[in-house]
Amino acid sequence: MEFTIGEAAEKLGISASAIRYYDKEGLLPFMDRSTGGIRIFRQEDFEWLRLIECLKATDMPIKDIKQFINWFLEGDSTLEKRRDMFYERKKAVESQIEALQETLDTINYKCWFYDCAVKSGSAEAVSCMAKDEVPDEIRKLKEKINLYKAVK
Amino acid sequence: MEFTIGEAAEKLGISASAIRYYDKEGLLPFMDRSTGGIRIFRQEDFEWLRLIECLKATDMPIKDIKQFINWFLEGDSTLEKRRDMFYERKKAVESQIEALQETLDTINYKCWFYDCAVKSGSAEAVSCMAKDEVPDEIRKLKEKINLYKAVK
DNA sequence: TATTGACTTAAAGTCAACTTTAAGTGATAA
DNA sequence: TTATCACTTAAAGTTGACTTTAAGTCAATA
Repeated sequence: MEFTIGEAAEKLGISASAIRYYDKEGLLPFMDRSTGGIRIFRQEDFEWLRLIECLKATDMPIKDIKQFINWFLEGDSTLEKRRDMFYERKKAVESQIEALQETLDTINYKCWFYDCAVKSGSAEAVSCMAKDEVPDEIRKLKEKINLYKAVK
Repeated sequence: MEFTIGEAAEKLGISASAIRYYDKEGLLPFMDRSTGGIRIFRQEDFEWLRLIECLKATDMPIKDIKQFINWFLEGDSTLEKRRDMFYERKKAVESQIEALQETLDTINYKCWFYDCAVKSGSAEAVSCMAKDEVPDEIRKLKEKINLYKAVK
């Protein structure tokens, strides 16, 4: 099956102009064109675009993705570089997930706080709440947050 | 304890210019100043900055954080708005974590792929690998990836 | 054959979140 | 007292990743 840029964009949920931008930046050196100069998208192109989206999701800048494409074009002599790159990406994503989980601790505490505040109609009342009124779960969360973010 | 902007910046791992920018954008309406006009950072200011960093980590733009600050300044009449905001942030962070976990599936597949490729000295060899040579774990990962990202 | 609609390009514009610069102030150490 | 240093401001500059615009091409339909 062959697709135009508009169809490819819709299928992938990317804008056509973004795909053109990736192409311009050298991220799609495989793109075929029709005799009229129109880009033709085949299964393999979708795979490349999905990989680009994946690398972007790891917070990788376009120029680093291009570096990876260049290594690919160089062939098997760059296999180790590409392997190392993916292991680095793995570590990066794992860090991002960890950071988000810590963020979630703070957000969860705030959800509890505002639940209480809405119930009592006052934020002050929650701030002044007696310790034994705070559920264990929330007390732990609060300690955890302070551990993460203690100002030394 | 009182701190200058430089000390606060160092403690929080933010740049002083970033803190000044937040202040300019109205994110720090509580800041005290010395008679000479120098910002004085106390424990409470650190808490606010940490909350700003937390909200930024959820991908919240500065102008939305300012909206939250404005609600805070309005007092208890906005408790529900603030509660709803934190529940939205919770959902947002949970989505981000989910997306990163899917990203990690692709990255993990690629790590396996390049491990094999480096071992055999050829990417082609891995692409052409017989199905029964691919570990179950990796086969599942591959299916999962295709499920997530199927091009309809 | 003429119109329509999606494609093409190069170049300029946009956006958020800072960062940098330039010019100046205030407190402390030599 | 003079130099140094960290602070202050407003305003301009930077960055990355697009998006928009303007001018044009191509293929299919009326």
